[in-house]
Amino acid sequence: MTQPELKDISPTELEVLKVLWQQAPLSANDIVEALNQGGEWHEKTVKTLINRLVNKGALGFKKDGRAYLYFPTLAEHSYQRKESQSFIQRVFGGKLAPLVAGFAGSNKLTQEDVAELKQLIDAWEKEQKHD
Amino acid sequence: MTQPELKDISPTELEVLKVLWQQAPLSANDIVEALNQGGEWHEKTVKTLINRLVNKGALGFKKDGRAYLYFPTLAEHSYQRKESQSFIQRVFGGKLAPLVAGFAGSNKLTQEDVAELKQLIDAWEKEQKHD
DNA sequence: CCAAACCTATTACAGTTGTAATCGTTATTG
DNA sequence: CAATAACGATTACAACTGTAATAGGTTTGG
Repeated sequence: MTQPELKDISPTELEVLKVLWQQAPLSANDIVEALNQGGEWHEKTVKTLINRLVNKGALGFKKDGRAYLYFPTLAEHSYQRKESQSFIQRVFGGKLAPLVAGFAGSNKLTQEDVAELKQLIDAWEKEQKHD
Repeated sequence: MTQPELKDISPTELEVLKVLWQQAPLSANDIVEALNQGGEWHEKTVKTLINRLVNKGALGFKKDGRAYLYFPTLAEHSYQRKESQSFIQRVFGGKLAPLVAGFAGSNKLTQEDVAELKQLIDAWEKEQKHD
């Protein structure tokens, strides 16, 4: 039995989700405020996005008096995994390495990135061995 | 002076571009045919996509009698670089490693991927040294 | 208690996208 | 030559997006 098959989340909707992935549950106003540390978003716009996310099943809420407290229905990691896979599929025909190569080639790889990658590879190789 | 600032390319439009990245220039019919090795696309639909890509500036064409021969105006690598960067920015706040970690964690990393990653890292480190 | 403030829900509206059909023009075929 | 087929261009149309404004109901400040 698979999940209710969440509809696609648009880029602006994602910004709302990101806020709630950092902290939840939050009221609509909390979300508006969080988003307004930085780029400006009109309050009405944010509320529309919240509403759409609820309709798409990406947010749930509990009543708190007259207002609602919203929370995500999916974990950030799940979202990231699914999006990564579909992105890599769409743009790179499913191959991961060319993406990393692109970063390397355009000087977007930092020392830190490389260190982390090495660590991931080590972990992966260890995993393979004792499996 | 930056480029004419190409509009966004939709997922279905991308399928058309991919065909032309493999071989160009091609007639509309060649493209239709290429796309119909596999998933089915209605001829009219494909022609619409081609037209939109031309309007977006992502395709150019030369006349060949009554028909046109189309070709991409941007290289696949450029497209991939730009999309990767915006994807990683949007979904991972700009950090590459977590994407790779996600692949590793969900058993999507193949032996081959890892071999390629190691090679990329080696190359990167060599590059750093003699710079 | 009544008006003002505040919630969420509903409505708006143009641009994009997926998916085609139709139009106008040129080429082709009988 | 006349009917038809084949092209690209234009038009269609609903769903999704970005960006809000309005409506309807409740709370609260005076």
